[in-house]
Amino acid sequence: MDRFLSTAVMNIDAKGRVSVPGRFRQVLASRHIQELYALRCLDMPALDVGGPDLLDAYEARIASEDPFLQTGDDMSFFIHGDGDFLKMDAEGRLHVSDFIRKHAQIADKIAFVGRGRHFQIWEPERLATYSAEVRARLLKLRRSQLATAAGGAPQGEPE
Amino acid sequence: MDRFLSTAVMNIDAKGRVSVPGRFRQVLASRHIQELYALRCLDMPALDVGGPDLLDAYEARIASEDPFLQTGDDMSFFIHGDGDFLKMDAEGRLHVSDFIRKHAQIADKIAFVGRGRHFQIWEPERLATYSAEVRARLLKLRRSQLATAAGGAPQGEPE
DNA sequence: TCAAATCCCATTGACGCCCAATATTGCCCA
DNA sequence: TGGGCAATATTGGGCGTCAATGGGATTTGA
Repeated sequence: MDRFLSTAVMNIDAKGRVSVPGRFRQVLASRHIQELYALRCLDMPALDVGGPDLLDAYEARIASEDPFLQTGDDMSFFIHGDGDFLKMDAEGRLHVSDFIRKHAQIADKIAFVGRGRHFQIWEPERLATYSAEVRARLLKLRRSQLATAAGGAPQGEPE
Repeated sequence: MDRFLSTAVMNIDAKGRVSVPGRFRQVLASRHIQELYALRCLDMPALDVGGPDLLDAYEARIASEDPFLQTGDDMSFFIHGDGDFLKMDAEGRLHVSDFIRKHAQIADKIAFVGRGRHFQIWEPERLATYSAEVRARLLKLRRSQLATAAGGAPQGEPE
């Protein structure tokens, strides 16, 4: 078992900490991930969390861009500036920084969502909303494949 | 961890000093950077800050310009003439000079933004604005690539 | 001589580190 | 199949250390 699977909701304690689910910690161990990095998703109120390889993939991509053009700079700005380093304590908990709270609009609960090689952090309600939206889009897409692709549904920001 | 990562906002005290975030100071130490230089960004109200290697990067940028054109000379003038040397005190604070205040339009707060090999200094509000712009550009880029890659193009979601 | 820069020390509060209590899970055996 | 037990996950909180900050004292330089 070396993939992040399933969803777990954990509570944030009085000191602003959450335990990373045991299952996920096992995956981290089997993948030899010791440092955790969080990146804000571009178009969702969520954060991607993973090991150094998460950053490396982006940096490799940046390296392929012309360093003097806007795109490469934008990417660097996003990855380095909008990223954060998470440190787990001995019990496998991590501190929920304002950086995370603000982007995911988290109050006192956190949903950990497995995404295979990495996982995501969500505010549980928003995750449910987003999940419903995804399902609706897929259903609609499937139906429209039969008829003509007419009107795409506008994607409202989850709230 | 030897890369500048994440963003931190620090207050300027009554004497015009700011503490460089501890994380960043650790990176400076691990990179053996003892002298800090601040250079005005060409196209943003921000300053690039880093060690001597930052100067090298700018030199490379200038060298890539056509020596017969005015641009390279202008850039050299702009960068070298108005660059600044920053000195940290024993507590890891540095003085926010008028040079910095004017270019970044800083009043009483400073955002330190990690950029991998160096970091930037921003006025927090302006950083937020610019950050939103960058994310919009990246989102657009990603969607256009998706559409291109898909060839037949399932209808892209409107922005 | 005055103002600004620098050095130094004190205070405060956040964070990391540690240990303990409790809940949950999985396993073994009758 | 059900109960009991052991291992592990989750949670709570104490405490020391260090980063962040404030401000006084001293030096520098115009």
